[in-house]
Amino acid sequence: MSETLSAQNPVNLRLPDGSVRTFDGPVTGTTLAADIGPGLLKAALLVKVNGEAWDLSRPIEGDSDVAIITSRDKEEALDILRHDCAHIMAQAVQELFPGTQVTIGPNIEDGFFYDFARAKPFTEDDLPVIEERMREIVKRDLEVIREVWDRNEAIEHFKSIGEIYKAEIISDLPEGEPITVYRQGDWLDLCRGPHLPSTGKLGDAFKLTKVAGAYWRGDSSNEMLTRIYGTCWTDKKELKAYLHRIEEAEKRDHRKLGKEMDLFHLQEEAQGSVFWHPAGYVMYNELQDFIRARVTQFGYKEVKTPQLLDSKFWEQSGHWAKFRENMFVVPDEIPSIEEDAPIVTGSGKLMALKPMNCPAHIQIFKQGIKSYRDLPIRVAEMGVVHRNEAHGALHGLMRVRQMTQDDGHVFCREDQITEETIKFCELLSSVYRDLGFPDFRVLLATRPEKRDGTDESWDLAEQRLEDALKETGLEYGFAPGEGAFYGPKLEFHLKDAIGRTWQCGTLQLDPNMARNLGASYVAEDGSKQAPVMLHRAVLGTFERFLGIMIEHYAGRMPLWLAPTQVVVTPITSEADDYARSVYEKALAAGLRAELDLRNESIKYKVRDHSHKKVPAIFVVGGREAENNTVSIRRLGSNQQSVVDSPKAIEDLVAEAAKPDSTANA
RNA sequence: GCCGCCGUAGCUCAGUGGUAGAGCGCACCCUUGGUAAGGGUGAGGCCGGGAGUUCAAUUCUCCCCGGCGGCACCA
Repeated sequence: MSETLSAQNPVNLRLPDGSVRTFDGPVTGTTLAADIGPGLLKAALLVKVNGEAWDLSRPIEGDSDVAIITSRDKEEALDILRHDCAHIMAQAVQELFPGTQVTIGPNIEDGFFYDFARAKPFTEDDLPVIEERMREIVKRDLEVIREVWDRNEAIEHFKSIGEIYKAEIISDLPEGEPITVYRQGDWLDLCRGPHLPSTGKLGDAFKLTKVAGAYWRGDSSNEMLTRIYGTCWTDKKELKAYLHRIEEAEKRDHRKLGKEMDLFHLQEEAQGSVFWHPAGYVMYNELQDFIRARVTQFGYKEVKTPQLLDSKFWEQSGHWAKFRENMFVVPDEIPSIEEDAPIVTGSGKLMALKPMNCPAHIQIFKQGIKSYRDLPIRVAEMGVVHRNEAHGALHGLMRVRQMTQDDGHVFCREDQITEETIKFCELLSSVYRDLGFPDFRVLLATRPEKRDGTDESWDLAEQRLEDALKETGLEYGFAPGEGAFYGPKLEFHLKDAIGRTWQCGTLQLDPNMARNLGASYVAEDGSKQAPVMLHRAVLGTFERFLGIMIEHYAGRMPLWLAPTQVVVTPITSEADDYARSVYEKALAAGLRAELDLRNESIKYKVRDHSHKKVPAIFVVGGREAENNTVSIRRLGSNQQSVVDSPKAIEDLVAEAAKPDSTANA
């Protein structure tokens, strides 16, 4: 199967165990594997040559460090299996649906996708058919052959067979880059590789999962392609485990739990705005109390500002020009009720529901004269903002149109930026730690293409933020070009139960807005200076953060956040009075307690409250009444423990304290 | 906003060109049961909205609205 090569200089290949094998001339990975042993030859998927993944059929021409990769080398194996799976899917699609063009098909976490151009998009119903054809192609065990093509010939070839997207991709590759094409049977695709030696090596641990629309090159002004997602593993057991994982993740979807636990609902008459139910609002308020205390501790003063503001503020802030389509605009006028008299009263001005709090905070800053000695001034607000989001973007609590930010603005001097950024990172880290998210990702979002300010000012701003990040010791990455038009930002990302990441916390450095809205302070030399603003939020919004927390804890909230902390319930009605007395003591101790006197079996009541995710159930019967004890059943355990009732309450009260890692830090 | 799918009882879902069904939940009755469903009876639906085809539409077609999965956008 590998090429026969004429003997030239000897080639020495060093294996991972340090041993060296010498060949007369260039040698392929296949030959090397065969030389080592038939078992390895059978298991071999690709070869790593000096750390680079190569096809087994590609001749190794000089002395190298090599390693034969098999399915036991998970990471490398999954990479190549998934990529081959995408290719085999593309072949299946083109066999079944002639005229469909291929575009790109990369690996993603847990699988792969391939984008196709086809007049009639695929539907879920097509997936089993495509999958069946894929299995057939695997069975054909087609040899996969790597070919290096001339760039122009490649472009011509793909154009001639109607693959305009592929031709476009090649045209965009830098000159001089080798154009490699992989052929399996009579199907071929442009690809960097490497690939499996034959389709049969793929195995059967794959599944097509969903179809979706996706824009060509991720640009919404381009045409929409049809994307098929799949997952692929080294064996069936892993595939099954993955599918099970997805199923489990879906069970903790906050929209599902929100319904089951009676936390909130959404309805179309207030699309994208949350109706918080009593249970959900307990969580909301507890979280708000928590962040309010923490923010105060870090030197912020809380304010409350108007919802409706004159459009002139938004013009000055730049939002009118850049954010207008996302704003709810409200004319200040009252149309007449009478049909034939369209008289309008009011100022006729345009108002807008605030999509951000910054201009309002600047108004507070502007009251009175500020000295450089007053800075930094840290303003916080549980700011209710409205944004008219694209309808397709709305998603439970994660993406809404009315949201409450734990917003804040730091007005400071330029020389205070780094210090204030460090302080914010400390605040945010303490909050995330206390809320159960010690691991989060920080990205430094740098200058976008369209931006205000000079390159020098951006150099400085980005440097200040990066200096701060270095100082904090947080690990960070970059999001090139993702900064706001006015300045760079830090993005803090959390991952949800099904692997999607959400940006929550943010810090945005803004040297301009305060000036644009006429804010200034008196500097040491008596001159008027505009303060720098740091727009920042720790949780981001209460809506999204609670959505993430519900999923993170699968509804089993820590005691301090649980809507109902304990249910007291008797086994028979004979213990009703005792149950009531325990319940009243729990209430008096400050616990969110409920009393369940329903005439139902204890089994039923335990099941019911467990479903509702109540963290603790105090079951009481004759024995408990006699000894002044309770039988405690904690959520997630099928064990009970009998404890003196005052102690049981005391323990829960202690456990229900808000977390505070800053207290003894 | 774009592509695809979906919309039947409070919830989860069957189903049919002749105006509907299950389980859970709910109400009432029986049951007093030691830790994830004790039993019975009953109420509850303009089958998302509008138009069209048809003798007849919840069912077929079109439009709208909403939900879901992605894309784009974003906290």
